[in-house]
Amino acid sequence: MDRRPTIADVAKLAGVSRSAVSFALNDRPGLAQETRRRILAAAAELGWRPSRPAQALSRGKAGALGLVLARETDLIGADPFFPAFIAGVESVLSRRGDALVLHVTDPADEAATYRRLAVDRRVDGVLLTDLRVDDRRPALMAELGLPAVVVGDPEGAQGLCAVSLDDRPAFAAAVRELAALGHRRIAHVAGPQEFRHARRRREAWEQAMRAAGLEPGPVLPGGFTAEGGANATLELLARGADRPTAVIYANDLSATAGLAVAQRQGFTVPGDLSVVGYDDTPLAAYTHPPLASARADAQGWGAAAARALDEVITAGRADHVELAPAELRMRGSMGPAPEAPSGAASSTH
Amino acid sequence: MDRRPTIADVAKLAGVSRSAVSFALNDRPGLAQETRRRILAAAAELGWRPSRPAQALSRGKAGALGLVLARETDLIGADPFFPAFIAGVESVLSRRGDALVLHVTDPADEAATYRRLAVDRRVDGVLLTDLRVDDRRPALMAELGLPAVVVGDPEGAQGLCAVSLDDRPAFAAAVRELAALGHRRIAHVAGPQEFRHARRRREAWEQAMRAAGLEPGPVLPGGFTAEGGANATLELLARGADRPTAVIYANDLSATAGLAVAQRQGFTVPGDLSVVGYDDTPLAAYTHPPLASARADAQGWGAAAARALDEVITAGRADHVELAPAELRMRGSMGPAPEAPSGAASSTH
DNA sequence: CCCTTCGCCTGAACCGGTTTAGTGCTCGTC
DNA sequence: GACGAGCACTAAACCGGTTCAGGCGAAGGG
Repeated sequence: MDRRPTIADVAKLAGVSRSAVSFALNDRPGLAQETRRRILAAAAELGWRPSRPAQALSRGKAGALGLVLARETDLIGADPFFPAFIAGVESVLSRRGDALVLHVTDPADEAATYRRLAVDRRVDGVLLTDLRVDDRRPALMAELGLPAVVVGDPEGAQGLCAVSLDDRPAFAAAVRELAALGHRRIAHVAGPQEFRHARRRREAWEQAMRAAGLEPGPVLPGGFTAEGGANATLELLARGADRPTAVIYANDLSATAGLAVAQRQGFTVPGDLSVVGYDDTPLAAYTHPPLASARADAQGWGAAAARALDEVITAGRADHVELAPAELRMRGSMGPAPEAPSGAASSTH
Repeated sequence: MDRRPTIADVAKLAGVSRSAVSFALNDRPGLAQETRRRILAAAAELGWRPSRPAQALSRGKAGALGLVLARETDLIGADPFFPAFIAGVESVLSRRGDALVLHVTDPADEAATYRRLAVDRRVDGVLLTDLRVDDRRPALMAELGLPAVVVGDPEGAQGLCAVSLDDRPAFAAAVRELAALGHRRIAHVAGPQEFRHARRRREAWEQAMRAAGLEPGPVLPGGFTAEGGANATLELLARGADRPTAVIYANDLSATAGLAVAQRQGFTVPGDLSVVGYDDTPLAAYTHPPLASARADAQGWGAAAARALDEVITAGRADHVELAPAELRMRGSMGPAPEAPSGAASSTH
């Protein structure tokens, strides 16, 4: 036999009907123990496993989840979140033999990609990440009748199930700690404000500043990129006596770049400037000085999102899930505020 | 009609048989222009697109490619290669409406994952990345009859089609440039030597050293990780007068960590030590000093790999593809060799 | 002893496409 | 005006599973 074995081959070998094989496979009642054993033995002997396309067709379920990444390639590449998140999703799916269908698209083609995913029936549901302010995807999912789960805070979920992980406590803690270290001018280099998480981080910083009795200092866009972080930092440091003594960045990529550019300008970290990031990339503990950052359990997030989406698919709905918040990791890039802000640092270089 | 439209609905609306619709969809000859137009109009009106599971079943093709990542989560997360590579794969697949099925697994489950992918008929072929020395996957693919393409050099491909991008010229160039800058002791912090690409990079460094008339200096394992890079660097710097004046790292992650730890030890870069990485991560241009590195077109690599795999699937075989080699980007972390190697640097800190 | 009940299994329809054999029609040709 | 060719299209089988309505025989009840 050169072709792959089918359910008919197994049935013939076990001396039963195709339906019996199907029953045994999906362990449904109505088969004698002995028969069931014989069928499974026959299946094992032939190395047979059901064809997923055939199963998908007859069950009306694709047995796959979809994930669409609509970021710029460079942004994804530098973000440790997705690989870990995907690994978490996988850990849940692979147990059931389901699969993850990944699409990387230009932001402009995002809606079309979701549409196709739905119309093609290639996936049973999708995970929505990087939710934007006024994101059209929840409405699109409703229109398409495509089960979906929002990976992020429930506020933007528009009725969809949300699986969230609060990043605000980490930002609040960073502000608190910096304030305790004597910092009064703590700037924020924010992510693109069209993203809800970027905006939420900015708000967390702002609230924590007020709570600490401080005037929220300057906010500059960092775009989640190295270039953005560097440029924002340059601008902040050029403010002379008014310059901040600490900067909280929206992510590690911009923070690391900011750290480097500050040093290039002759400032010491944390002597002249304290720096805090977010993501706790593998590199964070190994920069010079080590970068304070916040760690979120991306893998657990992925697993929880997959489970929630599964429930939405089978049960039609699921409750919001709130995971343990991100935790600040204090490292060498945070230090006491300088006594009196030295103007522009002497150009040691 | 609440259920999704099927080919039968389109046929009825257009007043033709289901086969006619199929013919029109796959634009095959044997339909009058007018009929074809009417059918396509009906399909558009109903918003119908063929169900991929049904197509997969009847065509005997899944319409999807598989990619298995068997790295440690942390390693993947820090590597800018995969997101870009995947984006490239996608750019080819999405044109045809095909999909990418991604599996992230523990290295221990790797073989089982490929087996399942093949037996489940969920994909038509797979991309093999991170080839190891004596990798069993090419043999496994042959056993499973699963079309595959090796993303890497042809030597380890064992008869499979290989799509490769030479990283050696970049390493050779780095050695040449450093030698021209007066460096004589150029160390290498290598990736895990079970990986063919890591080994190839080490060999490229070694050959270039000999070609430059230099004795290949010490090689230390860096594991492609930040921690490994930092540890290796510490060890190299502890060698007193014998310490290297330049280090070429197998990737940017270990290089960046090495750069940081050298500075923490009081060495200046590139004054006391020149540093070169590989990958040209988004951060490389924004470290302090900017990290010399090599850029490979990961996206183009993904696209080429996808095309090659496609050819293997349809034609049974494909020729090796050789892409433009990686290019060294010289940056501030490379500088002239120190006059006389200063012993241990004064601990400036 | 006959009739239900129940446990175990089968046959056939079905999922939504593709594909092949074949039908009916027109046209050109000798 | 019969015949073969060619065009436009259809009917039905097929892909490989799942599912549901029975069928059959043995056990249990009256």
